Amino acid sequence: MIDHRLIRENPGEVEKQLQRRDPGISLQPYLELDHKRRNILQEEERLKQVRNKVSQEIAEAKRQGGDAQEKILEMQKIAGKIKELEEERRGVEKAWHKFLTELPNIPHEEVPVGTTEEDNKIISSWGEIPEFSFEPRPHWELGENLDILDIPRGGKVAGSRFVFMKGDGALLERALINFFIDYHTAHHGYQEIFPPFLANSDSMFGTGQLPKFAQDLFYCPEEELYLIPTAEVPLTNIFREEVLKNEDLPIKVCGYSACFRSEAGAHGRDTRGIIRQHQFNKVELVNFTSPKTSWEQLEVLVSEAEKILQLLELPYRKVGLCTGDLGFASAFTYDLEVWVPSSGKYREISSCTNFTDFQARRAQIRHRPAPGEKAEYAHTLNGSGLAVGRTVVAIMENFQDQEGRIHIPRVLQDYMGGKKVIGG
RNA sequence: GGAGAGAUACCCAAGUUGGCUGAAGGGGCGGGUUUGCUAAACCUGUAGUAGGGGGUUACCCCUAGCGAGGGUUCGAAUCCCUCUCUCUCCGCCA
Repeated sequence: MIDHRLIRENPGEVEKQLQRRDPGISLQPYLELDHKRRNILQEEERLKQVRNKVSQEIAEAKRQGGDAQEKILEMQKIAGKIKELEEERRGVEKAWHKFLTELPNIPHEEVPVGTTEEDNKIISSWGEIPEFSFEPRPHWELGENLDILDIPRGGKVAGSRFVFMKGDGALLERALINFFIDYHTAHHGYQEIFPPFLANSDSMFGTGQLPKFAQDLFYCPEEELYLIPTAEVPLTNIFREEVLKNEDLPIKVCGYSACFRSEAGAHGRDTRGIIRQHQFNKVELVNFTSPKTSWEQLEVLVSEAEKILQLLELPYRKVGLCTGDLGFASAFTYDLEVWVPSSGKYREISSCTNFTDFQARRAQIRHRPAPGEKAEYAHTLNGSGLAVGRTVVAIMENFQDQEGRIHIPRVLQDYMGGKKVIGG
């Protein structure tokens, strides 16, 4: 959420920045609502001041055994007027708040203007794209032949975009989760968290999924709980409505979760294989920093995710998202894209974002810069470290051999009971 | 799921015949006095916040706020309704 005072003081500049995302954004309706809201508020508060004063006078008169009937009658009128103003203000405020909560974050000045992923800026590449001396197979074929992926039965039991992983496939999935968490806790200073996989609407609002993106979430109406689309939601909301101790910053937490996404609007995209599922596994990294250090911390964060890809020996590239591809809450996002032979291109496997104070303001996550000073909003960042299902895809396809076997990266072999090859 | 108890400031905790209580009293923390230092004693300060207005940008004023949201009333921590959470007992259960 953008600071509403920033908008009031600098509407032209804020609008200009937001129009880099979408030229159609106009703050005019918002400014009108804000103006209206303040007018009503001022009159309402003036009347409340009168009410408070006269109520005291009534109390005093009664205490002395006097009659206050006249004043009470007068106050009945004032009370009615206050009620009317309150009602009117509530209506205006609702629209005002809705507008404010549906405005995206202001993109960082270095985010390139663009409309699609074609406009993203390629920053660096790592590793060699594999040259196969044979016709490489897509992961769904490899998985079926090796009996480690069962997509048809996923469809039977749950529906399309669900999968069973079997045998060494299931083991690989589990090995990756353990490797990711072990590495981030041992080498990058993260505290491991195992979060709830369902979250309430306050939490979903805090990280920015609600109110605007409800259609992307799975929801349990009876309990009023949402299935989390990423561990970012519970991990960030750990400190919702709290003031963090400055000496504890940066706070770095990482956690595994299953992620649930309805993929509304993705019909027909990535229908083969397991690139795009309703349920997938991910290890998420979340940082809480002071506003002064969040941009340095983003560089650290993305390097932590890159390190995992390097250890797995997977070829990838780092891109800076353009304004059109930038998430709603993001001020700046690096995507890490891994080479996927069956797609013939790099595919997103990690997204590392600085949300500045956008989520912190929604979730009321603050820190006190120094003792006695006013608490201010912290900055939140997160990054995938990494998406597990897509890592499985990348390993299967990049490390396949002519016989359709999968060679396990060295760092994972201990996690696979010493296994070096699947299908060997 | 059934029955009961509770939620007041950083913590503990009074306050429910509605009205100088925006909140007694402790503890903690900040400042001070006595003191060679520490301890102790004594004095003193201590809502944070959100919203709005003013401003000489030092600050000042107002409104809200006693778990949350509604309601009754001239006036609500106090009365009524709904919800959330915590604790105890029973039931069920990985």
